[in-house]
Amino acid sequence: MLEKTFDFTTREKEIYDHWDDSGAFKCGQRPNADPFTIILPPPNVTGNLHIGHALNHTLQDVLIRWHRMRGRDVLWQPGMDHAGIATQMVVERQLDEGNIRRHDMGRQGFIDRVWEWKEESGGMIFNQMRRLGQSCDWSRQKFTMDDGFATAVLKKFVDLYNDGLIFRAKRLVNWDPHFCTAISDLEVEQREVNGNYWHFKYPVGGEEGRFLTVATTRPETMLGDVAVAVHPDDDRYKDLIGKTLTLPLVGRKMIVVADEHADPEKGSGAVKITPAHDFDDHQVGKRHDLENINIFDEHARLNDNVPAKYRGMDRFEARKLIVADMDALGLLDKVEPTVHMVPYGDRSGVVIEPWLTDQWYVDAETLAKPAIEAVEKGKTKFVPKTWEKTYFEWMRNIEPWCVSRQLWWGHQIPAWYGPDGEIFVAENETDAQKLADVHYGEIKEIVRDEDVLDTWFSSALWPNATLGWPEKTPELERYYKSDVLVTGFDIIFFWVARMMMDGLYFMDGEVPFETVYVHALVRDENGAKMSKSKGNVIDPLELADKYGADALRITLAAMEAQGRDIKMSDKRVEGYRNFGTKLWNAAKFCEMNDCFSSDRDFNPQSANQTINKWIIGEAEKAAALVTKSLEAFRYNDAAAAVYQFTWGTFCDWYIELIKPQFFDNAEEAKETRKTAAWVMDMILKMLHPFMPFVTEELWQNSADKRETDLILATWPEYDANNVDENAANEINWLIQLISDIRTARAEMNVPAAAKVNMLVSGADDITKEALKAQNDVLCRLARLEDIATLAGDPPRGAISVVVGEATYYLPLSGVIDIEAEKARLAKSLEKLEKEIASVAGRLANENFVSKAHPQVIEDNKQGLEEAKAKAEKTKEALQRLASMN
RNA sequence: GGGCGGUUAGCUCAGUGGUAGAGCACUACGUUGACAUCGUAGGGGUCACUAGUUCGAACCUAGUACCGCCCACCA
Repeated sequence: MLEKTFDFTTREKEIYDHWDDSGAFKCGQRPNADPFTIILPPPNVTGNLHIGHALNHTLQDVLIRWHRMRGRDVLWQPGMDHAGIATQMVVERQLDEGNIRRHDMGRQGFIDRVWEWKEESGGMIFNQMRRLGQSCDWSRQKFTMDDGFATAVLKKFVDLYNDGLIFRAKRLVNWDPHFCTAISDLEVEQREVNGNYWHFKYPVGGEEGRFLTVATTRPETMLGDVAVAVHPDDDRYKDLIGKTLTLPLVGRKMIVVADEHADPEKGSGAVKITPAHDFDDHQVGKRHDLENINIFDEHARLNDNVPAKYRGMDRFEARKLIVADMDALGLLDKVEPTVHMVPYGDRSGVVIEPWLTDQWYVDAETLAKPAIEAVEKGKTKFVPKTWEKTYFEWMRNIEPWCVSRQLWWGHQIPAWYGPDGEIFVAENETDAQKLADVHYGEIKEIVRDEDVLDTWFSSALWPNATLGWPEKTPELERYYKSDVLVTGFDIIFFWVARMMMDGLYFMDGEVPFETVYVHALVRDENGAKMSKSKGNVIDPLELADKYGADALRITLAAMEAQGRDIKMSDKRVEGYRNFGTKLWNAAKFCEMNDCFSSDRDFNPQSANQTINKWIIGEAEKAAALVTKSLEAFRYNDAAAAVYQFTWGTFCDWYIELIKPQFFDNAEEAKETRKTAAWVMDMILKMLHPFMPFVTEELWQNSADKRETDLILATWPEYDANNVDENAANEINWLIQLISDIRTARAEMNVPAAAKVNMLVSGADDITKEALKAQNDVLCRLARLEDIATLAGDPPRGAISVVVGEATYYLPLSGVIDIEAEKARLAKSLEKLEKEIASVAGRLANENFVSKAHPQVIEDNKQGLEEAKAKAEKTKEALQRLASMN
């Protein structure tokens, strides 16, 4: 016996464990089947499941479960990312609490500590994923710091280096003074900030009292100024070009250079040049062979290259002091408030400093070329397609990628330096030493680069390294490339683009995935981005606790329409929880009426009754729609199709229509029991990818024995032989008639409990047959006492309903309000006449008739005829009422 | 500055050329032996605006307004 409701709190876990124990998630069990692969975007080892994960994972699991049921050899490859900065941050914070400093532990000690942390607290997210029913192949779980991964990363670095695609260079980088590491362009976040233009006056050499005014948003960088640039065509300053200026506070002599970088329209038209601390100025400096004067240390405090007074100061403290000092000298022309963009580190949240350092770079431009071409040629497709533009835009303007990080947690760069700084890159120290020996002709000590690689350098290998690359494993052979990558747009650049580059470079030009499905971002119910600081974070696990994982899953899928963000709210989940309850109750109905023990080998084509033929056909159509929608990644359509069929068709109509058979325990109920059981199975199957738990539970409980669990059951592929259009026509007519009678009754305030007689007039033979066949259900659902053919005039005080060619009279024992009935019919007539006028007008339009699709014209003609007939009948009914006065 | 997306019922959103839809909310009524986490019925929309293309436009084109996101080295 099914309980009153599904006890998801205890059953979800049991069902999940059952699947897991049975090995249902494991790949490789169908060696003759086509593989279907999805690689899970590896969550950070520090990660906790947020609603974005819940969406991302659910969309993948829907595809995975669906293809598993379609018979594919499914691999959903899970794993975690070591997340360099994020993880180092977490562990350092823990150490802080114990008053331990990272540097006191030493590098190896710290790394050991991180591994310890990983073993204890890492990967909590996987347990959370299990709770939501995600069916990854956990036996193949990977980590980007695994030994195998390390091998892959080393090979990648060495190969790219040897091919000239990785190089070391001294350049301006985005320096994070909090973490004391370089970061890539992508990790810099431009924020709008209220600031000032400080206008400084620089004295012109040899011309007492003459000044050149420059404006800056960063006064502290003036200590590193080496020049002022003016536009070569700017008449105001032409005579100053080549002249000398004195840098106040420092006393350095600087020159005025002509450079098109200076915009005459902006500020004073003269711009100070700080080549060591500004990306633009650096270019200007290169053009004019200017000195780079670095004024900051790694914490962005002023260093010894500035006057003693400022040394050791924080950059923002120095800013205040410098402004004050300039003001005191009378060299502060004015201060002008402005709003401008300031670069911040996305992890640290501190202002990024352009800083001149030696770093490792990947020649992304070269790697991007084939990756662009692959998408242009359609070898990889983005869905929705519009994201291809975003991808192209970035890839075509890509800059060298800084991949070295001054951190401890990560893959250490496999580069060694000789005593003179000569670089030796190899997969291990022995090989590097050999290179050095050859180079020097004698044995000299080499020292390994201290830095580690950007986390994305390794995660870019996720599609192939998880399968064993660079080894030529059978898994790599079988499951690479993957079929679909499901991801949010926020990591197209970070991750998708880089996997494309690596796949094409290292996998013989084979793309890592055929399709990239880019899904929505989940926002709160007001459309705001969720963040911890705003406190508007919706916890998916809380929702799962409250409404069940199934409800959360189908909500997310149903809200995933292409091309828009999702605004999440409890209300939506509640609605789908109700849907689960509805399904449960439908199953209970089946159980109570002995459908559960029915013959499961039922052949739907053996059904004789119209009602059964109809529901079988409708189930086929629904399944076809789900399949079609999923093939197009239209999750919302797929969820809506199964929801609508289950609730709106099966529950609202079919169950109601078959009740009389069951209650009378008629002979025909035998077939109907089998049909109901068959349709329930269809529902469970097509709903399973969305609501795996409750469907599996019902699957197990709705038959004496099942050959397989639902998770491995066969997906219903469309079978046209199961669709009977005649049956559909008859039941559609029946539904129309019942609905119209109900509406008329409600509008005429006929008490719901009142059973009335019905007299039929003008019915053709087909309708007469149908009326006879559907007599019982019609009476039941429309609350009719008896149905008879009208002989003679309709009785006084009857409501009339027109459906098709026939008119149906409901005589009420003299209590109807004739005026109200007249008004009701008049309203209906008015609507019909409006429609007739519109359609007739269209058909009278020569252009329409000559240019529209024949099918459209045919539909219009038919619609017109039907409307006319119905209007005629309605008019008759009205006249009859009028004559009664 | 460049690019992308949005504007449809009170709310959240589907709907990409053929008579405007769903869920929630709202109103009325609840007869029924799966279900009140429910049933039946109902009200509610110049599809942001303007101009085009078309026999026909929520949908295609151009523009306008407002909102959001991404990218960008401008002092």
